[in-house]
Amino acid sequence: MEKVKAIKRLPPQFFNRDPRRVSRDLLGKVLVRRHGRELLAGRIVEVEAYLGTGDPAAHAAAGRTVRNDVLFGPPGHAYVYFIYGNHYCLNVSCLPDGVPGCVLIRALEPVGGIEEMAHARGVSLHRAADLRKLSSGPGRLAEALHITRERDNGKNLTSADSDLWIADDGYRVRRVLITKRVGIRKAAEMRLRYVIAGNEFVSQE
DNA sequence: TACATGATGCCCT
DNA sequence: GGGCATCATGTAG
Repeated sequence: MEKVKAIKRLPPQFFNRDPRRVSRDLLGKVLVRRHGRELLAGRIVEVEAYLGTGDPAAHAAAGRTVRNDVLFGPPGHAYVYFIYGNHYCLNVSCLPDGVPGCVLIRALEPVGGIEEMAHARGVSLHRAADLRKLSSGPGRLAEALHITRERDNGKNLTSADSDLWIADDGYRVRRVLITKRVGIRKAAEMRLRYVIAGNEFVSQE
């Protein structure tokens, strides 16, 4: 984990683009949470793009409200919402201030602070397969990194003093798979889900 | 003020 | 493979 301190935090302009481009480029990057003295980190292996216009499944589709305000704000900010009475999901806003759009982080491959993640998830790591339970799913990774709406919604992930950010450690993705999005009813046919092909930490096949 | 809904995960079978 | 917990939000009345 010493390496993580040296790797580069993604700048605002990285997110100031179409969510589809941002989605593709976020694969292989590292989501990092500073938890006290410890760093919790996971490589992004699965994301979904949600567009500002022409995408009925996006929270921004019904226009700007108190809840989705972050989506309409500047790029690189965390949009965290509570779903099904149980789970938080982390999105990152894209495009310039005033233009909605985001990327949903759906799955991580744990790379640092694994013991703490297991503790946060209430998972015991007796078998190698248990690693998948840490952060393979949007609700799971939020719990593993202590991400909540109260704590993180609206947070600028590109700010130097943020305790939550996304970094580039130079990892190269070999092959990207683009599929239909998961768990939605509206616009279910749109292919806006991006996964690292063959990675075992994606939330489903 | 009431109600339907959902970008999920867990615990059964 | 299916039921269900559980609640913030938006919309209707």
